[in-house]
Amino acid sequence: MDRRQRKTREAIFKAFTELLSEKNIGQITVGEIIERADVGRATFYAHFETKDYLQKELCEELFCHVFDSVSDSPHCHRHIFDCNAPDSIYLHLFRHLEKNDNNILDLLSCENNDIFMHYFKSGLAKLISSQPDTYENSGLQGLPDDFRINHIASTFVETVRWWVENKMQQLPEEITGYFMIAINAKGAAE
Amino acid sequence: MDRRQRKTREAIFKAFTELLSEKNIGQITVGEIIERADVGRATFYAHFETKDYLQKELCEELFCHVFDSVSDSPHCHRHIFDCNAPDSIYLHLFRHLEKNDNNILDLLSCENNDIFMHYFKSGLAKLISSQPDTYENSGLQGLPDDFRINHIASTFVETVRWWVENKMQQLPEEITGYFMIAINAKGAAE
DNA sequence: TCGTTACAGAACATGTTGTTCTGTAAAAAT
DNA sequence: ATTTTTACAGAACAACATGTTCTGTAACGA
Repeated sequence: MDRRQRKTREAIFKAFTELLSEKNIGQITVGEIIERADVGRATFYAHFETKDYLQKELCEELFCHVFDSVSDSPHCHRHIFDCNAPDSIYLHLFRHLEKNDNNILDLLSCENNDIFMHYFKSGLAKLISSQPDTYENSGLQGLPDDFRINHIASTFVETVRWWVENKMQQLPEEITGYFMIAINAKGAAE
Repeated sequence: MDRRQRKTREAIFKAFTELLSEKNIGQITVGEIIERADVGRATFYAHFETKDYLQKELCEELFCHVFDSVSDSPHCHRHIFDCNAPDSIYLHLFRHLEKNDNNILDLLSCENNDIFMHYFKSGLAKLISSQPDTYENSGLQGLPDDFRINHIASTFVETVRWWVENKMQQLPEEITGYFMIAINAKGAAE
């Protein structure tokens, strides 16, 4: 990819991310984005069809990176509900978030973060459902599979939201513990 | 309140609700609303400062009604986790939703329903936290109170979302059962 | 060096927002 | 029954946002 293209693209992403941490997405105008990115108007539209597509591509870039880093790790084959494993994928994800890789927290903590949470959640759901042995050890028998996957993903997202809103005062290990109790993972609470 | 005012207000609410069930809120313009409500432009702005305020007032009108109907019922003093009580407040809520009171489902099932879900969730959280004996019987010991309340409210909202997306094929009793298992209510799964 | 590509900047048509006017009819007060 | 008040429709309006189209320029790749 052309260096000029790359720089423009990154400048737009950066400006957009900054603005997102400051205000609601509906209040952000293309004019503001290009002003902060120091980019021409026509240039913006050469890269992104609309503001929504910009957001979409930003989400994909961000979350794909996070989830790939989990899937590619060797421990992804461990038992998903083994909360005692120090490298469970959930702990891994919480640690990623704590380090604020890619400034992802700026997006999740801003007021209008629902769409980002949606992307986060659907990526999570895919990850969870691809995991073997996902169900047996949870205390969630009797629920339809998709209900259970949705519930686990939602609970993770809500846990992240709570964590971020409370200024992340818990360690990744602690918050993983909360999550495990919430989804009623066997061996989590006793 | 003046009859004219009431009629105008209701016409706007109705038009807005219809449009919300058809498209994303960001794509709905004031022009469309007043056209469908058959109301003058200045009249709209005499009633609602902006589109966001319209949405806010719609939410309050809708959810306050639902939650009030729960709080005012005599069974609201029963034990919240007694899932054997056929009139648990959760079952009561699911039944309300099934009847589609106030066309609330049109809002919860449309694509951009996040803000409505937010209102729904915060109303729920208030209801849950006002409930005595909310915690003792759940399998969620070891969690901070606000985490637990948030988790229960989120799980309810996500259960509703799942139910609606799956065309509400389950009976209110069944979906209440799912919810009780998900929040690990004692006596729900065994 | 030369053709290609990405860019800035401006100008533009289009559509949306929120305000302000005029005249009219319904409601409330006398 | 009358006056006064209030809510309304309709139109016109300025301010702003969107997305497109032009020109000229500089960076890139062959």
